Amino acid sequence: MREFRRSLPMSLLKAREAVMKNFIPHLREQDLSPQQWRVLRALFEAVESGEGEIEMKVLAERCYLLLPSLSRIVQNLEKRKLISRRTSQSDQRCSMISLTASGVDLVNLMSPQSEARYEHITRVFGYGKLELLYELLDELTNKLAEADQKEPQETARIETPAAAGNAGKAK
Amino acid sequence: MREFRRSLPMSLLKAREAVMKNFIPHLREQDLSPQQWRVLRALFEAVESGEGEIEMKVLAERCYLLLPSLSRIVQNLEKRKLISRRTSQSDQRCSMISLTASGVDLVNLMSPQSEARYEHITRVFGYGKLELLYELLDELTNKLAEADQKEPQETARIETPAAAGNAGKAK
DNA sequence: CATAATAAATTTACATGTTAAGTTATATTT
DNA sequence: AAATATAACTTAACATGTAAATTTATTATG
Repeated sequence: MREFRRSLPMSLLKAREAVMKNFIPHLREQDLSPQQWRVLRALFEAVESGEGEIEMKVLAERCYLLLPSLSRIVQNLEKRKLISRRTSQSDQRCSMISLTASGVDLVNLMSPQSEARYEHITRVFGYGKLELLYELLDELTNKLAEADQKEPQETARIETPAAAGNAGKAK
Repeated sequence: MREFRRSLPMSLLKAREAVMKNFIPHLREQDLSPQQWRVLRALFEAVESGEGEIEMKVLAERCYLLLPSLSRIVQNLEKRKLISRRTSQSDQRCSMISLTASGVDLVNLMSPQSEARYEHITRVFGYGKLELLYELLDELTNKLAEADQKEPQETARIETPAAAGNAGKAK
């Protein structure tokens, strides 16, 4: 079997943690989790672009969070007056979320450190490599999404009788 | 500010989920979480190498899990008789963990699908790119670990009084 | 040897990840 | 229009991530 160290999910996880490691303490000083920060940043962009309010479903997509997680996060941030919500008039199922003035201030307070972290990473790793890494990650994500959509049972199908051949290992 | 989409942690997270997506259902069929699977695989390698037992701390490092998480996972897997533990004689603080026969059987049952998933990824993404990605991830992780060790306050240092500015809010 | 400092795990408390089930509102179908 | 199916969330239940506090055992110090 392939070596345990050669685990792509683990390599991605380690890289991710290395990247976030020295920024997280700054978030904690403001009692923010990385996920809460993602929500605030997404809402901040909505302010800047003039979009203003965002519904839960869209916010979840932009922050790459599942709705149940976002639901709890929004409740928490609303209690802290960092965001506000109202029910959409056109569709009363929808909550429209937006950043409060306090929320805007907090994002503005944290942004310099966020940018500094990126500058640090760019300096240490190299601009070209960072761009290359982004490209590879996007391509991997997109190609797998495509392939898994076409062949959702890919890994299972290989073990199927019809696929025969079977690399002589399964049995 | 940098665009929200250009978030390295989110790109890494998306890639990771894309990679694991079609393997997780196979794990769920056996009531295994990805983390439980990591633990079983690490213990399986210990069986194969003749190492046999592993203490919690080492197991945590190899699985890239924190001890509190591992502690709960081990309790769960022990109840299911997939692993066993005993107290080390040389140091009674240490638990020595090992895979049971059932555990070995389960790893052998799941391994073909795990391998198939890797073959799929290699086919879809390309062998060369996959190797390149591994290299970049390792280099990023290592360089950041080095740099953060030398300059643990890097991102903060920039906002230090000496650096003035301070956005006038901290106090 | 007694005490203090460490080390290995566990426990606690709270936030998040994740699937399934439940609510309420809108859209479809008959 | 009434019944049914969807859609947008929310809640529930359980596993994990994480920092801080605890427990128990070993090591270092006085």
